[in-house]
Amino acid sequence: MAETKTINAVETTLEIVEALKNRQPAGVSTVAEAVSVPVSTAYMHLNTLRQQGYVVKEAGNYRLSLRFLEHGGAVRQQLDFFTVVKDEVNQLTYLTGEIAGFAVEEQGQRVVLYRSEGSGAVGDQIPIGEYAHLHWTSLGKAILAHLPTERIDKIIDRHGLPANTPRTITDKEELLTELDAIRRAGYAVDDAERRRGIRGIAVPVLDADEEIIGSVGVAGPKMRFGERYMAELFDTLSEKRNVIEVRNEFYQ
Amino acid sequence: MAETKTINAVETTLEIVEALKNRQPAGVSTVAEAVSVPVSTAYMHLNTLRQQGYVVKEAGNYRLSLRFLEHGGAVRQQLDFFTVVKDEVNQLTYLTGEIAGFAVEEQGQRVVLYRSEGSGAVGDQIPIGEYAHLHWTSLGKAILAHLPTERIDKIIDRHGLPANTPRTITDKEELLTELDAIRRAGYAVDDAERRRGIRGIAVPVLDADEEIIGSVGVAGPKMRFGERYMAELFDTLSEKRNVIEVRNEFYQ
DNA sequence: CTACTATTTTGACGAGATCAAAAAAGAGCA
DNA sequence: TGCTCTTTTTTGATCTCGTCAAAATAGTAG
Repeated sequence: MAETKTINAVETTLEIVEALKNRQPAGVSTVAEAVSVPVSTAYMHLNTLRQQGYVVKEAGNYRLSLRFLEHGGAVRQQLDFFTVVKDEVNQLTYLTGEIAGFAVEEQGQRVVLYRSEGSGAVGDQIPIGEYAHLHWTSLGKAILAHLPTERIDKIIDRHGLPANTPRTITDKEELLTELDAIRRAGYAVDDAERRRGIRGIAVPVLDADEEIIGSVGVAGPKMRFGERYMAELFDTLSEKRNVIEVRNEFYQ
Repeated sequence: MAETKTINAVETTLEIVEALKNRQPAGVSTVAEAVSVPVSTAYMHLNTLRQQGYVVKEAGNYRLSLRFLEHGGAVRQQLDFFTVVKDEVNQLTYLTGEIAGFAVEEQGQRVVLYRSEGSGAVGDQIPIGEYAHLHWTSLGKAILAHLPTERIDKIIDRHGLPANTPRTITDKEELLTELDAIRRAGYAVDDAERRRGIRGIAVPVLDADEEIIGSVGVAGPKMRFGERYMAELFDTLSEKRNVIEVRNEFYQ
């Protein structure tokens, strides 16, 4: 890496946060080992994080506090299109009974900004805020297809095209062709490219300058998501996309 | 304060995060001024945070990334009762058409863990993860009432009893009486104590050891939330509470 | 009560965080 | 297109304070 200078203590703290996220709750020594620092150092960091309210100590063990949820919730709320998105995704869930969601691109990945599950919903339990590769989800591909070419290249360079299932597209040329098809069709499909048995369909959401701001989509079991149903979902999604775009411009 | 030793650089970084949350997006100098450090220091911190993906630079200005949402979402998902809570709160929204939510106590405050808005919902736009005083929301009071006495004292000592509206309870004795009433009635009411014109009702959710794990509640416009309707909501809430408690024990 | 493990405190060393100041990059403006 | 002013980024020197090993304390299991 060797980018510009960074502050070591801050890096350590953030590594501790990351480590804690994966092995919660944990004691000082566990954390120390995970980030390869002396226990005393880990201790001081955990103490600092605790006093600032980012970490909580319960029964001698540390875990991340809900302050992260607070910050995340605040960031999300500050996006001017969030309220509109929430309304329309809820509507979508109501209309389809499936899992509906809205994602944006950040740091070259797709991040789930909002998600809502209908009564008949079948799918995986994706937590809000999850980062994933853009190329193996319908939400991601819908966004990727509408990014400038040079950004697409950069993102592929940075994150690569790893596979998550046998169906994930791992070849760059193949992906670019697919993105082209998505642009022309107006929607992206994830056919078990991320999770076996799960299909998804998503459409891009653009702003007044035709720049991509995110994507709305629906996901569910492959069995139910046949050609006929997918076409129907495309119509519903297109309508919602339209409502979001119009309401967003209005509030701009 | 002068508790145990803490790491200064980490504190500064967290202060920067906090500052950024409130005045996003912001430039280096704005941040530097907000936390009272030289611009060069703020610059290094922002750079470190950016390289670790916690801060994003857009058009020369910095803002918090969605990594916070990611961590918050992960923490939430790791709570073993979360899935159950989400299902039941969704149900609640569906049944009542109002705003429904689930909160837990952390660091002496009430934190909104999940929230869902029905079709006829009227209320304020509370972001997920929001921390608020326990004494001025129905969700908070339902929890507070079921905490051990010494913890109640500690929390009041630490956070005080400030007022948010003319109706907020600011007297300790009065609050303790109210908490007693809540324990006996089995529900807590917020009658415009937090926001003018908004009424809320919440019931506690306990685990197998009768320890409080959170509270479920519904909120809406004072006009609609009359005595009759409140009684009806109490029944619905009680049923949901029961379902959450049973399903939670089952998965334990 | 004893042995073991995990957490917390201590203190000394030297890496590196901080700061002022300089350099570079942007943003208006005529 | 230059010129001024503002903001960001880089630099380098000082000495704070983050780091670490080791000791002290607390916690746990037998």
